[in-house]
Amino acid sequence: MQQREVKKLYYSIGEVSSITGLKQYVLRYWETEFPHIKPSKNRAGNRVYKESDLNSIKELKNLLHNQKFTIKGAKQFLKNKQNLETDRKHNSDEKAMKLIDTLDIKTLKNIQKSLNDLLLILENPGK
Amino acid sequence: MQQREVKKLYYSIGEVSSITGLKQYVLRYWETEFPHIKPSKNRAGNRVYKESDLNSIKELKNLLHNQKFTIKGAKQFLKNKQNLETDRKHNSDEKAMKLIDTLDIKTLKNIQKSLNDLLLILENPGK
DNA sequence: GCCAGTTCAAATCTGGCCGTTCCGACATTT
DNA sequence: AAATGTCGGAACGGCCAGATTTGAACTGGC
Repeated sequence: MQQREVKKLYYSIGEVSSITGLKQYVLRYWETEFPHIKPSKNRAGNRVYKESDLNSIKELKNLLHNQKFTIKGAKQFLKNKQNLETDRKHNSDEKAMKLIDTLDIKTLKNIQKSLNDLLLILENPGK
Repeated sequence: MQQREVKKLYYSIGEVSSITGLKQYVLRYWETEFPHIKPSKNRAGNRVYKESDLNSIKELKNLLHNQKFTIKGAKQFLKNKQNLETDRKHNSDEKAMKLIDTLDIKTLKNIQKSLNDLLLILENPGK
């Protein structure tokens, strides 16, 4: 029964819209603001979203609608996140590596957890 | 020479304004949005800011102008921060204590450091 | 190969956030 | 009494982040 749900490989903008609850024009608008969200297009020019696109969109929705960053704030946040990731790949200084490893794996997990806790609270206002 | 600078005990709104670079009307406006910023008033009704008020304002300025939260986002963030702090005071579960201690001391220091690094970059665009 | 539904790009419109200005009044300092 | 700093409240404004509109092109099921 669970297995009947097959992970789709590709989604149309309408599907992404109903999955995420975001209007189609919002998806198109975010695309103009966040270059990293670039679904490919089929022959007809229609957007074709991969799973990874979907995840980027969900992350962005969280930043903008739950965390309530401005669009600029979300851009900063994502850029910083990306810097941390590429730093971790390329930085050969051991001490820094250790620090950033701590930050990335343990710290980010903790942050994520506490944010998720917060979101649970926020999403159930009357509880 | 350093010692000539005496930490003041109280500040007027004009002093807070020139220290923080925020206009007086912004300080008054934030006061209406963030109930935790409540300077006391002297007999004339003028605002009297303590060091702690100043720090709250600086933190808020960072959230709104550097991190680029919306005002709602900053409210959430501060509420969550406060919850974590009161949780830490009252929660007797050791495991949770340990987790939150890690989060608070080490993690927050790391976050703070990485944010400060980011701010340095952001505040020196051409470098 | 028809047609109802979906999607497209681009232009225009709108609501609300976040200040910003304006105002007359009062206190304190010179 | 003139100058400076502050007060609160209301009105104003720019801009951001969607939201709507338009008209054409395309799709997928029958």
